[in-house]
Amino acid sequence: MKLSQLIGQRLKEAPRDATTASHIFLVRGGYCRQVSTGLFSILPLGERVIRRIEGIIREEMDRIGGQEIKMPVVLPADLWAESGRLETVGAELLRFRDRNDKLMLLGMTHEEAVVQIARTELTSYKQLPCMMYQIQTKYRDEARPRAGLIRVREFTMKDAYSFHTSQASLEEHYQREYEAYTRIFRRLGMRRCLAILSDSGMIGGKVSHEFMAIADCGEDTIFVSSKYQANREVATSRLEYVREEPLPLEEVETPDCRTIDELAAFLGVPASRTCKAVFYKDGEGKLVFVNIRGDLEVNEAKLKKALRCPELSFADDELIASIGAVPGFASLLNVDLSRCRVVVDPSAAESSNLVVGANRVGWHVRNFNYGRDVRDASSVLVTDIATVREGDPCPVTGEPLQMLKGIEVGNIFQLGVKYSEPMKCTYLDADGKSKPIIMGCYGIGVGRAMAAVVEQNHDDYGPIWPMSIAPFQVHIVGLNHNQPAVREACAKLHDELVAQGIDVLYDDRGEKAGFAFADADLIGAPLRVVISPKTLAESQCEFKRRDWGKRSEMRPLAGIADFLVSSVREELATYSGD
RNA sequence: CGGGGCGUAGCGCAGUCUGGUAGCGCGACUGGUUUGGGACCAGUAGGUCGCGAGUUCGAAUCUCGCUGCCCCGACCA
Repeated sequence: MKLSQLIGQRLKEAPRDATTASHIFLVRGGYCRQVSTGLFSILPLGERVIRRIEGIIREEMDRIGGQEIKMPVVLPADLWAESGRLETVGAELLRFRDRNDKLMLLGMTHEEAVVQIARTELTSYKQLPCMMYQIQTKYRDEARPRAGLIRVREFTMKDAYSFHTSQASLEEHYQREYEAYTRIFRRLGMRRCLAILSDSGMIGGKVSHEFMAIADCGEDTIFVSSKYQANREVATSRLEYVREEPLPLEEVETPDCRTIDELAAFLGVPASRTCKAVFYKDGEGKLVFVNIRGDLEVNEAKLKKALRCPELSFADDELIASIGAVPGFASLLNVDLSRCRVVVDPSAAESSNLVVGANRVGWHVRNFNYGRDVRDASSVLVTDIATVREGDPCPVTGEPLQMLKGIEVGNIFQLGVKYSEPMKCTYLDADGKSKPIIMGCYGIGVGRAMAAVVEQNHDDYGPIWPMSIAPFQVHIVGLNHNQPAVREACAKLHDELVAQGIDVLYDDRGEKAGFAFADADLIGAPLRVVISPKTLAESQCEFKRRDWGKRSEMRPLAGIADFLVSSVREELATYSGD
């Protein structure tokens, strides 16, 4: 490919709106262009990378027995009504009507569609287990797309679905997917990609893992130690609670102490010796009274899960007062617990002699002990709803947890019968009985993976592509390209490499060195060769790797093609699936 | 959906407060001089100033409405 013919200009300046490295470089390098909020066109350079990524994904999916299919992007709404998701999924699902006024939608994931295939094609236990996958466009009407290709509304996704006769079979396949994903992200050149425990959210199911590419611009917060990694939504820690002999309750006047900080400062005790009361309103408008140790924060994802309540909002003062609690001075003492849902974090339930509110303006109470002081504990749910903090002890090893940011590039779920049961996706078992198929599902965001690779592999000048997914493997720059000797040497090298199956980009424009090099950096091919009258005078060329920075070395022109071919092949081999 | 910011040439911006002929840099095109980390000279093309009303002799600039885009939050497979 000649650079003079490549569609997609390099830009000297970053787009005003770009804030992350992948967004800046993918736009500046001419990989993609924004069309509208969360909608991008992919230009030839970007498409080359994406095809390579898809190729690796295909290899790994095929290797674990996947069969590639293609389902429609546009789906009839009544199919989604069968699973119940037509109602439960909100505005993220784009709905519209066709010419016959039939309600349609743009697929954001394809469990329903694949179940429709499965229930007609998979009828016997003899056909199971099996797995099918597709690499296809998804549309999600995101509330807030951001960071270039990291979060978009329309994107390419690999989604795979497996079908089983037993939980054991599902778990066995799940493990194979897990291993395939680990191979895929390694082969894509991700430096650090962790599989972490996650909340299964909208898709449903019990066990799920997210694959997180570690990057500062990541939207997810995760906690890791040597033997533990979890999303903040589900992460736990092994905090120490102060346990001592319960002392008698003692009212203490605390004027103007409405926050934990004010209270702790006024009484001269650490925030960890206080208890915080937080009030929410659940989906039915009922008050939710949460107690947690004063120095900790409520994790709303955990709370929603504990209450099995997808919608929580902060309660207003009137609702709080309705049980006899006083905002700013609230506690479990002297309130009507029968009229609200109560959740107590173990940090509050198991600590001794905490300072709590007196439910009386300007007063608190010392020496609260949950086990002793809450008489009607039957309606109280004691469960972990605390947000883990960096440095908190790991629940497995006890060492301090490290906090990292991650980009979710893939996820895997054990669905069970969440879809097959309501959609009547059954098979005939050996015993002649009809049973629901047990399912798993497995996704990878292709464009997001490309962006994540750039986040992890770039310098100040542009992407540093791993050989496995580079848009071009070798970049030839001809300086003083108007001189026939340079032109001929470049063309000869280009042709030799192409004949050997190497992807070569040939900068034939005759631009000045600085200009050509800046473009080469933005394109990011792993290997670069510069040929100029100077190097030709000594029968040499300049060779450099993209990850060498400014360093380069001179090499004899004779044999450079063989050297490049073997370099490319050796490096590709390190990204092989074996 | 809440808070903030921005829409002027392909890209990045000034001009708006204080109304008076549409500007700069980069990029593109032509010619010439150059050629190892984003060269130089001369010339050329390119803009309904986001859209619509209003005020005014006159609106990129003032007023009202709409709309698009970005950031933070909510939400999120």
